Amino acid sequence: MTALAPTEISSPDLHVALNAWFRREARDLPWRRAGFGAWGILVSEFMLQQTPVARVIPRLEDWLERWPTPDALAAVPASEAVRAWATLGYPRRALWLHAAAVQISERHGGVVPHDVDALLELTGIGDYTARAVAAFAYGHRHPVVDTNTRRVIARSVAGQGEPLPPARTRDLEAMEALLPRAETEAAVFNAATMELGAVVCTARNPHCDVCPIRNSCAWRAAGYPVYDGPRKAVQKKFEGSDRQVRGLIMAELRSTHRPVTDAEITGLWDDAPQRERAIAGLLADGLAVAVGQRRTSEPGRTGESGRGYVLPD
DNA sequence: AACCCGGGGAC
DNA sequence: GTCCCAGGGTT
Repeated sequence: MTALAPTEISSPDLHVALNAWFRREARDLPWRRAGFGAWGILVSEFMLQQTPVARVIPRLEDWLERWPTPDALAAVPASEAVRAWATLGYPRRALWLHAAAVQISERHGGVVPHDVDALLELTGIGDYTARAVAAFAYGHRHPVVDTNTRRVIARSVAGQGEPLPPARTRDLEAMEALLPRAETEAAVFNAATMELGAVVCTARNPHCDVCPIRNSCAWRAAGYPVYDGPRKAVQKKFEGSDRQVRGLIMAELRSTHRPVTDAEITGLWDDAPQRERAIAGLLADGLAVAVGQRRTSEPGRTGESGRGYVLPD
């Protein structure tokens, strides 16, 4: 056997300083409380996919009070999940979380799986969320890589101001190389790296003066070189976008239990082709269901309360 | 790999 | 106005 694994050569005990800092200064977030539970952590991870912590916390607490277990959520229609999701954004996540609850209820006896592969089988759970649940809910040793992790590694290890575009295998291997052996320390290190990226090693205006690992930071050692790699595409403007139209229609669907009519949707947005794209997209995603249509008349629904669109059952 | 998908807040 | 946010699914 070789005397030293590459990880021990390239990054001597980054986790020691980072974990000590985390244990001392980590934010007191709901999902970090002792005994929060795997279901709560899974729900938090769904909500945290592209929605900031501060906006998630109140929705999460309401959600878990109402549906304290996967079985509880699985027992209600998806429409209730979509309403409770409110304006967290990307409402497909509410649909996927509901679907995951049904799958957990049916396939796993109502217990959130421990296994990364089993977690990956659940709707709406990808590489990040599967490992986050396995590590944070069950303490298993897996590399957990989110946008913060990638930025912290890019700077502290690679010496670059920003990470390259996400690349699953490379990113997981980079984190694996830094991960301490012991399960508990590994789970803390995953959380600590994310925490550092969230509060110190931020995308804009990082607080390097208070960074717990600045003495071993490759970016600092290199003199904080400006990033010169490929730039992220400029994101499309939200104002006037198809996404805004979808959002307006979803808000209308959430606001009532009766079908939203075409006339009402027309009143939400002037551009007809955009309205039609939005409706078609919502139908394709399963976020809206057409009811009372003449051609596809369902005996149970036709004539019930008019034509239009409702949230899915 | 590129694109789509909300909404809000910091700068 | 621009950028960012504990990403994932589809093509």
